[in-house]
Amino acid sequence: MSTPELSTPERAAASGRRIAHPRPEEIRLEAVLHALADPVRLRIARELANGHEDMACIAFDLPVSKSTSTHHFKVLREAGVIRQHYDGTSRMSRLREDDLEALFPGLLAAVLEGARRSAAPPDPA
Amino acid sequence: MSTPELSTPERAAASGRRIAHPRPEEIRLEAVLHALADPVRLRIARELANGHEDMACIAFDLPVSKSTSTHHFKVLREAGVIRQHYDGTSRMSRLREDDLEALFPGLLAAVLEGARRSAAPPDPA
DNA sequence: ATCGTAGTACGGCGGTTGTCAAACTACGTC
DNA sequence: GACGTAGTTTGACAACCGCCGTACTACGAT
Repeated sequence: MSTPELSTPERAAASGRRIAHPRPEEIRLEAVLHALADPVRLRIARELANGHEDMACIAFDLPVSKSTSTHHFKVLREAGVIRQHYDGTSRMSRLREDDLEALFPGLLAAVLEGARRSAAPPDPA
Repeated sequence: MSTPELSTPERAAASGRRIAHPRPEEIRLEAVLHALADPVRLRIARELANGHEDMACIAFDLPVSKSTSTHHFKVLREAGVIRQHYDGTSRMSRLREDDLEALFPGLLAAVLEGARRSAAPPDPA
């Protein structure tokens, strides 16, 4: 095995690929709203909220190309909506729920709930 | 006579200038977020929330030209964020708080509170 | 070392956005 | 009716956005 007892996220984080995130005080409300105003990005946020802790980009099955996908994740990250870190060749994403809650209480929850309602078509029995 | 004893707001509303608004079920979350993602429009929403019931466009003292101002009000109205009606030559605007609350509970409040915090300078003792 | 995988970076394309000035319209008043 | 006021409309322009394909990089496995 090329991976000894070091298989924690720190290994990947320590190697070549560092990812820049805005500090909480750098997160601007307009940027967050703009990031979430796009259907694809809103969908990403929704899946991150619904789903598991961390998700690789590939797990999303988005209706856009690979490079467009990268672009959307970048917008979300630079707006401060998500946090990303590498795990092997996969870039894992997670919502920055705590940071956003501290800055804009209730905002993320309201957006996600609103998205759930809008997107939820007929939910019959 | 084209204008009899009718001098109530209904007269203005009934005369030549009709304004189209989206019905509640036509209001889309992405459009609302996009509308509020612009600094000028967010400021308009903030002043409408802070302020009086209805406000004329001219009461805002925005850092843009007249026609740009018209444009921003139009975006807000078409997104379903504000409702407008004529009163004489003034176009009065009001937040559609109830409609938005019904569609996206807590969203408008969270955005406005977030905007208040962001814009609020240091809050010293 | 080579190859496959996951994702980034670059460059381009077309549509949208924010901005303005200028011309126009509707209303109230003199 | 003439004038001022409040706002709209049109047309233009630069900037930005979302989208793509291609070329590239980093990591893991064979």
